Amino acid sequence: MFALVDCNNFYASCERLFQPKLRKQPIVVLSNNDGCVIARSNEAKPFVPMGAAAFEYKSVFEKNNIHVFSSNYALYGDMSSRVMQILTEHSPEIEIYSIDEAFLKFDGFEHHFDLNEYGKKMRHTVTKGTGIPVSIGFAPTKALAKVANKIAKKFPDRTESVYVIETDEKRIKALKWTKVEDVWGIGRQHAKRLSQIRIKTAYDFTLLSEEWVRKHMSIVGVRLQKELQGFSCLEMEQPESKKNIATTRSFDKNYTDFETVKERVTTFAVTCAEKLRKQKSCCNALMVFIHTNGFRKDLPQYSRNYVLKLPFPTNSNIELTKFANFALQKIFKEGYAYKKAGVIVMDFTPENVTQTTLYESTNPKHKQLMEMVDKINDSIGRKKVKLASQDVDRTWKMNQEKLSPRYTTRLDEIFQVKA
DNA sequence: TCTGGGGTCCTAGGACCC
DNA sequence: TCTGGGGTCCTAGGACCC
Repeated sequence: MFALVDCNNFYASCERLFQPKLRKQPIVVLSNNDGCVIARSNEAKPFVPMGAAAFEYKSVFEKNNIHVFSSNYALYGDMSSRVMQILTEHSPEIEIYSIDEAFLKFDGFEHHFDLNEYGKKMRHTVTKGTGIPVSIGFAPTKALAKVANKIAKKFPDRTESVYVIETDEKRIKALKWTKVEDVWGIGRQHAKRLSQIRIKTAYDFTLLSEEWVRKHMSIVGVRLQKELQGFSCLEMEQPESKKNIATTRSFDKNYTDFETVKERVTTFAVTCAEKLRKQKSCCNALMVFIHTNGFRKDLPQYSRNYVLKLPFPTNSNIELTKFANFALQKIFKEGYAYKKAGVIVMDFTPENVTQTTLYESTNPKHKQLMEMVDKINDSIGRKKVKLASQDVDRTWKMNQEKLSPRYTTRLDEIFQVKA
C-alpha cells in the first residue's frame, strides 16, 4: 500500500501558523513580484481563482477582508522539512514528491495495522509537531493514493482527513466520484480530448481500450490507466541530482536597454552556477532566453532563446557569465521592451570528473576562487561577493509588499512569546 | 503600472552511419 | 512507373506536475 500525504493549502497554512488570529480567516499568497495568486486558504477559495492576477483582484481582497501575503520561501521550505522529518519516522520508505506532498510506502502494513487508524495517528503527530494540517490517502497504487487523498481533503468531517481505498468496491466508487480532469496526470489537453469522446469520470477512463490510450496519451497514459485499475506501475523514486537548473525572473518593469538585461542575465548565470556547485555538478550546455510582456498586446512582441554548447564543463561564475552574455548578444534586439529573462543550465557531468579537452578547459584557479566566494556568501549573507558586471550598487528588489517574517530561519525575525 | 517559477518525461522526425 | 534498408543519436516541442 502507498500513502499520499498532502499539506492542506500549504503556503496559506504556513502564514497562519504564527498569527493565530488568522484562523478561519481568508488568506491568499502571491507569487514572486506579488504577481498572481498561488495559494488560498479554504475561506478565500470562493472569492479568488487560482492564478488570479493580484492587481485585478485588489478590490475583491479588500471587500472580503482577505489577508494577502507575498511568498516567503524561507518559511515554507523550513516548515516543509519539519513536516517531512515527522513523516520519515512513520514509514520505512518515503518519497518527497514536492514541497507539500510525500508518498509513503507501507508494504505489508495492512496485515498488521489498521491503516485508517495509523493515518489518523500520523496526521495528529504532524499537526501537533508543526501546526500544519494534512490530508492522507491510502491505496494500492500511487495514482489511487492521489484519488484517496482528494477524497480525504474534500470530506474532512466524514473522513477525519484520512481515506483508504483497500477494496475494489471502494476503488470503483472513488473513481466514479472523480472527474477525469482531476486525475493526476490528466491535464488540460488530455481532458479536452477525453471529453470529446464522452469520458467524464476517472472510472470511464479505466474502461477505455488500451490502444486508444496508447495512441493519444502515449505510454504515460497507459501506465496511469493501469494504476487506476489497481495495478501498480509507478514505484517509489529516490531523489537524484537535477538534470536541468533554471533561474528565470520577470522584471519589476519593462527594460529596453542591453546593459540592464545583461546585468540580469549575469546574475541569473551566477545563481545557476551556485546551484550547480551545491549539487557538485558542472554543466556542458546553457540556454538564455528573453521575452517581452505577452499580456501587452499593444506592444511589439519578441521572444528568442539561444542554446550554447560549452567547450568544456564548468560551474564557475565567471565562465558561465561569459557564455551567458555571449548567448544574450546573439538574441538581444534593440527596440523591444523586455519583461522576462532566464538562464537554464543543462547536460551535467560530476564536478570531480575533469575531462581535459584538446583545446580548452575550465580555468583550474576558479575552483578555489568559487569555493571561497561560496564560503563568504554563506557566512555573511548571500550576494555579498559579486562580479563587477553584476549591479554592485543597486539591489534588485522584487515587489514583496506583504512579506511575513522568516519566523523559523532567521534569529532576528524569530517569533517572540511574551510572558 | 501590474499577470510566477522550476521541474520531468515522451515522441516524432531529422541527421547521420553503414 | 520506378529512387535500399535499417540502425542510433539528437533535438524540439508537447504533454504533464507542483
